[in-house]
Amino acid sequence: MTTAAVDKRRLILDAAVRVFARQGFHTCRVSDIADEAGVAYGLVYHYFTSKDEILSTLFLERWDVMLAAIAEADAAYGEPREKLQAIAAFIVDSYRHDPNLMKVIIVEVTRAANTFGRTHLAKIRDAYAQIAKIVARAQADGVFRDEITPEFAALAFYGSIEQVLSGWIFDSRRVADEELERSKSLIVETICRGLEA
Amino acid sequence: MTTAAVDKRRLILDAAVRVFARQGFHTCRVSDIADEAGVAYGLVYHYFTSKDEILSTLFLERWDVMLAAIAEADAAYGEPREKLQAIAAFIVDSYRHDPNLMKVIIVEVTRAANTFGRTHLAKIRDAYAQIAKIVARAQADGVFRDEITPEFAALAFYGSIEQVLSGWIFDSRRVADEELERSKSLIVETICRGLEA
Amino acid sequence: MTTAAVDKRRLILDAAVRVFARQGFHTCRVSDIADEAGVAYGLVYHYFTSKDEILSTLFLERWDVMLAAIAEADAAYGEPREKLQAIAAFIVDSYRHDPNLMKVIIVEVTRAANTFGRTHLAKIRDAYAQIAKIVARAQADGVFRDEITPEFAALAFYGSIEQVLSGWIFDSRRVADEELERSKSLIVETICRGLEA
Amino acid sequence: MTTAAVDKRRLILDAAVRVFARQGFHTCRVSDIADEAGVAYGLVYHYFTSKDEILSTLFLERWDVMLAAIAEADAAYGEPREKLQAIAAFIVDSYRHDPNLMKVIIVEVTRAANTFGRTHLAKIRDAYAQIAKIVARAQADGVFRDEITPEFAALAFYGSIEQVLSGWIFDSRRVADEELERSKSLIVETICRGLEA
DNA sequence: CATGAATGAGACTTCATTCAT
DNA sequence: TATGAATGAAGTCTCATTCAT
Repeated sequence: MTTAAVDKRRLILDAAVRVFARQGFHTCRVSDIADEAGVAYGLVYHYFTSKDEILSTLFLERWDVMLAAIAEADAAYGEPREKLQAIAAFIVDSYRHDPNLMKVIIVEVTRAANTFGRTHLAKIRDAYAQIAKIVARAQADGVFRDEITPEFAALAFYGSIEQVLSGWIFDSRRVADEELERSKSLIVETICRGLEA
Repeated sequence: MTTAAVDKRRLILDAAVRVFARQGFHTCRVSDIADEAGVAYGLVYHYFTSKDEILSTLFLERWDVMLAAIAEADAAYGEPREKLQAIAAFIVDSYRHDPNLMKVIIVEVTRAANTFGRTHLAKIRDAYAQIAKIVARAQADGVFRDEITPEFAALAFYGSIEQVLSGWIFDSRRVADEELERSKSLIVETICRGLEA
Repeated sequence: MTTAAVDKRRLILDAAVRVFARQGFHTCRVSDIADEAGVAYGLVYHYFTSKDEILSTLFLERWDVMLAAIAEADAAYGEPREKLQAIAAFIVDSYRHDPNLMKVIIVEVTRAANTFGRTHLAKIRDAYAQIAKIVARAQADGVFRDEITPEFAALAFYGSIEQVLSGWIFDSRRVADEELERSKSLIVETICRGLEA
Repeated sequence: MTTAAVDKRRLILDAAVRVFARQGFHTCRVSDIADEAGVAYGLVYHYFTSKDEILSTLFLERWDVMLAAIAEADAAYGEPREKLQAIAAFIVDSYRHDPNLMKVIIVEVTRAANTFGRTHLAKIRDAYAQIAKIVARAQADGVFRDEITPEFAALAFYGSIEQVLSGWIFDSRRVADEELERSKSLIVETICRGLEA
């Protein structure tokens, strides 16, 4: 496969993001994805074994990037607040860069979590665990107070961000860049202050 | 219809909660609900016009209770922190009382609000708006600081709770009562402290 | 059953005529008939064993009146043209009196003729046979010419009338009384003249 | 698609004619059509959007041929009687060629035009109108007498033919070719003579 | 790789009919 | 008689998936 040639597989995945975001995973047909990608119906099945696998691939691709971003944030900064700030920024930027993809991840993957294999749930927990580890270390260093368990803090932190994103996702109006930018610090302002000793 | 007589409509609704929670809305069949309720297939359609309407009814029933609880929490307490504490307690108790129902509402409705009618989105926003109003008043009273917008605070607050619930929902183990109880204050501890002046 | 009491059976039959005419036999529900009659759902099944039986009853009732009318026309008049004129007049008057009923008989019974028992087909043929007999006698008397078989003449005669009625039935506008009246003689004018020696 | 390849769409259409004729439109199932055609169930929906559309297609296909035949009859002959003779011949030959198709058109569409879309009614009226125009011209030329309106004559003419066909359709015995042949002139004999000056 | 016709299981929904009251 | 809740068979239509080309 040359780089010059259009990567049909990528084409299909990107189309799927738009279609899933627009119509929802269960409501769309495989043919909708093929149409959106401008490829033949059957080609989807050349690259993916099922409709589920497309959503799964999308999630796995993105979540791995996310895990890496969390790890990097942890490594790159010294202060817990900076680490969390970097994570929040990464998620908000992810939304800015591809709102559809984030919508699919938040809306469709959660719903599918029941049906999907345990792999996805484990991946998701990985992220929480990494964040919890950051909190735990901050507590050990005396920067964060002990009352709140790290696991709980991680959920609260991630939940706040996701809900703010959900607000944007279900908002009909386009969210201004400044609002996105401001949100990064607001989240950390709210949560970290609550966590700090 | 006497109260002694079995309310089949209620029977179906309750069965639907269990089935939706177990299999997911899209993955279950109407016949699964009928079987779970122990009634004939057609009876489901005697009481509801569609599978969608069942989910819709479930959500509306519960969300109205929630809106009332928020209003009551606002009225019953003076301190913002107490108000929010009461709201968090109500949501956690809702989960304790009927985890399946909360799972359905969170997984199938709240996060999938786009697929549903505009009515539901509006109802959901109502809740956020009420919480935001509590925050706004607290800010006006100088109890909460101004940096964080009330709307943002509401999303963060509700998001934290929902995520914690999601954690329990997707956890295979049964969550201990003490953990549920402790969570009520942890949420408020985390968020309110972040909000307080 | 006193005469003062409302005859529910009749109520249902009359309602069925309106409903069949409006929605079609296959498209309407038994409950539509009950609603139109203002009686309970189950009562329909107290008086009739099935939806089919209602249509069947309607047809049989009406067709017996028709057969009697043909017989009477045959007996009452001497000239073949007068006999046929009387028959045409009866059918047109039937339409004038209850267009819905005629619509049901023409539209729905024909369609159902396949499924319905042979009884109905036989009844219908009875009418043709009676008309054919009138023609045959006219031919024997030298009033009508022999080239056209009586059976054929009967079909052509009845077919003309039915088609004219169909024209009215599918016409959105209400047909004026004069047009109905004039048609009686036009039919006979057209057909009898073609038959006369 | 080469002509050598089997046209599945045609296969389905032809099977539908047989099934509709045998069981009636409302009484048959789509699976009956698929079975009769020897294709998979879903293929029916690959080519048609609904069961209705199949009947609709059948009617439209055939009725357009009919309209063309009427136009051609009008153009090809000079005498009104010849024109009408040609039309009657065409319809009778249509029956001879495919009795099932004519049965479907007469029983399921022509007499049930109200259930169908306005398109069909308009098409049907087109035919009547064309015949009426032939009559009108004959009247203007003094060949037909004025007493009978052209519209009425058209209905009577077409109705006679249709009823004769109906007679064959609901006759269990196979109609002999000579009878079909003889009918062509009998119809015209009967109707035209009634119309002629 | 690419196409899209072909397959068929399975879903939702309808509604005639029954039955307990 | 009268009611309408309850039953469940059956139908239409959808659509993920396969496969021949």
